[in-house]
Amino acid sequence: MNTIDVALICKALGDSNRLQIIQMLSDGEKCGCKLLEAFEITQPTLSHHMKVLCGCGLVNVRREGKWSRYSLNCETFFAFKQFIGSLECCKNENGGCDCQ
Amino acid sequence: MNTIDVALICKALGDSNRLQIIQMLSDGEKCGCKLLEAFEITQPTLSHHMKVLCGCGLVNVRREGKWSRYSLNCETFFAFKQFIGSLECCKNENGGCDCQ
DNA sequence: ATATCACATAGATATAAATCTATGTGAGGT
DNA sequence: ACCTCACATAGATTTATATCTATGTGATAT
Repeated sequence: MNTIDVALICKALGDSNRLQIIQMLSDGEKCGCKLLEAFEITQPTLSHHMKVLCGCGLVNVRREGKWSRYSLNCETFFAFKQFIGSLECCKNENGGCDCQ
Repeated sequence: MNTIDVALICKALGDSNRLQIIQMLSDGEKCGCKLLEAFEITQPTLSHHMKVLCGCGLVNVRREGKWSRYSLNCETFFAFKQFIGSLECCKNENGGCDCQ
């Protein structure tokens, strides 16, 4: 997973509605109508958000009859968590900057 | 750290320039001029990005003479990693969705 | 004091994003 | 056949974002 992919995922998660959707999907697969109940948005708006979440690879859809069943894409999600987790902090006080 | 805070951080990381900046700061404190060298953007644009990164609490500034020394805010960064890391996947097959 | 360097701010612009209403589609039920 | 439900798509609108040029500010060096 490269920087562009991660930025795309972060952009997708940079909307609190979508972040909440991810939290809900973290609990297990959900259909669109169930997700919709949790928000104060219209159905087309939810549809748009799901498209964004699927577009960055974070969410899978499984069509079943009338319903769209959404779930986290474990592979992408794990790779994303790995990337974020690998970023370190507090390496050293003046590390890397040699100006002045 | 609540959902709004995390969404704000994700939005900040949702730009590949800013994500790269975070990667560079992960290596240690850097001044603005050093960061600028690494990108094909103008100085005011970098200044804008740094403002966004500081605004969400992910980056600290330390003014020293002419220079602005930027570094990761370890506390915020750690809390963010915790939040992302705590999101689970693959909980169960049909967990939580009871429609049909 | 003047020039230069590092950076911020102001203002403009073009692009992207979030949201809505209206409408289309396809599956199930009556 | 017809209606309803779950969802997608189209198009419009408003707001936000990324970027630039121009200019201001404050520190340091000459």
